[in-house]
Amino acid sequence: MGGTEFTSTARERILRATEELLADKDALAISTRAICDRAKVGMPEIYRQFGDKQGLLTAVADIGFERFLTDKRRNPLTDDPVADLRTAWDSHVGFALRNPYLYRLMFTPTGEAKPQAITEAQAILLKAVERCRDAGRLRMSLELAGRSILSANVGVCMMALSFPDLFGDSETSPAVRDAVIGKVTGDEREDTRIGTATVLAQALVDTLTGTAPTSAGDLDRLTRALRPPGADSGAQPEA
Amino acid sequence: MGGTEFTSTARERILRATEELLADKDALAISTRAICDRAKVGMPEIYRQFGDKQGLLTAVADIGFERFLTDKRRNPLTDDPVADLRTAWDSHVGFALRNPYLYRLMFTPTGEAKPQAITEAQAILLKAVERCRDAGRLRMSLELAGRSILSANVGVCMMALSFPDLFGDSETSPAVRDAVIGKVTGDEREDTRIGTATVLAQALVDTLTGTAPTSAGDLDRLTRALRPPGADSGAQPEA
DNA sequence: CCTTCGCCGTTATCATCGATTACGAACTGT
DNA sequence: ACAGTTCGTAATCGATGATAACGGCGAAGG
Repeated sequence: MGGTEFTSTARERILRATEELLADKDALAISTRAICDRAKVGMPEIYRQFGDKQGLLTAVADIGFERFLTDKRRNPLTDDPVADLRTAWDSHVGFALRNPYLYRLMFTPTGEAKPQAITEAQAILLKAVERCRDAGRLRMSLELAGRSILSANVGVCMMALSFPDLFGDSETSPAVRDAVIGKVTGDEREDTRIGTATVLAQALVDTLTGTAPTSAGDLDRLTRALRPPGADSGAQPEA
Repeated sequence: MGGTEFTSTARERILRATEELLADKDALAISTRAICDRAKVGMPEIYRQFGDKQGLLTAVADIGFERFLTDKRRNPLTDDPVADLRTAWDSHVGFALRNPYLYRLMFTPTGEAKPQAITEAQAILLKAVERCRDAGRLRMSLELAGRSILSANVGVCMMALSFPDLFGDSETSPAVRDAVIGKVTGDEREDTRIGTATVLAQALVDTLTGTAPTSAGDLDRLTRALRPPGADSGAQPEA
């Protein structure tokens, strides 16, 4: 009798029935009678438990957020917080594609019914962003970073769900992901090149002024590291 | 029936009535009877003209896309295609905030009713992207760039509309905008810094090897230009 | 053991909505 | 003037969200 007995309470059955029906059709296309039929309850039970249909749907949306968050928590944390941010993005997209109608119910609430759990989702995301900040890889405030990432992430998912033939490809999501996360955390490759250039410049200045001479081998190595990644083949913008 | 005479035909009145009602409440919260009442037509007229309610809503969504595109066309084209891309983004956000319910009807279609005008919107966007490519400011394919920008743009708008208290701020949109457009077209500021560093390094190398000596003043100026933008004072918007 | 109260399920019912049919009036082309 | 089309009106149907009324069943209390 510890936590959950063999609970098949009416409330749970209604929620589960709604979730199952939500796997096939949109929330607004589900009738309360179909829910009651599948849940083996009478119609007034819905209104005794949730007030009205909106209450039921928001409850289902909140449960969806719980699944969403447990999915995200399953991702192991590595020592690269930026990479963790990317996997969190991909996990988000995967959830949306796997549960299209539930996702739309969660992120496009109708009327005044707004699920509370979205703040929790944002809190989880902010934790990941905070780890980036602690690693010195953040270029803006925590809140702005979190809002930017989540907005773009939802946008990619909504377009893929609403217009699968136009936006259902597998390129857009990584492109937007790398764009936003790169902007938020700073593009490592660019930073590396700039840092290398700065180091080289300082070394050369020091050598010139006679403060701290640098070997020709080190200078050559730094100069080589400064070249753009794809410099050997295709055309490149001149400096 | 080819041209539009002055007389307000029944179809026109229905469309206008729906648009007006759409200014106050969501599309699904509008009853066909309310539409007919306002349009001064009988109920069968809707079904004679549009087949069913979905057809009417799709027609309204298409009209919304027309307004959306004329809004965008109003933006004058400058000689900076990347800046035009940014103003197009802001125009998009402005339209969404001014017509929240119409915007949701346009970009989150219910069921199988998908407005086809979104391809026109994407075509307009692709034109702007194409101008960036012609200016040598594109880092990916046209289609991917267009999908990335539109997805992120819609995401920012949807979150601002669905959760105004959490995402209704005025910082997120420019942040995501600059992130995505910067990634698509190449961040000019970063390129400038890298270019400056490269020029500086080359100048120093030339000075060292005695090929082409550089004055100490030029070296100092280049070194100063290499520092990160937000190093001394707070971040400032680029001119 | 019986009573009473509260919880839960069942049935019936209401109001509204999307959608359709039937019918009549007005307009048009010949 | 007449026939055919178009369009407006009223009535209606099936489904849906939401409630009310009633009845049984178990738990608290005497």
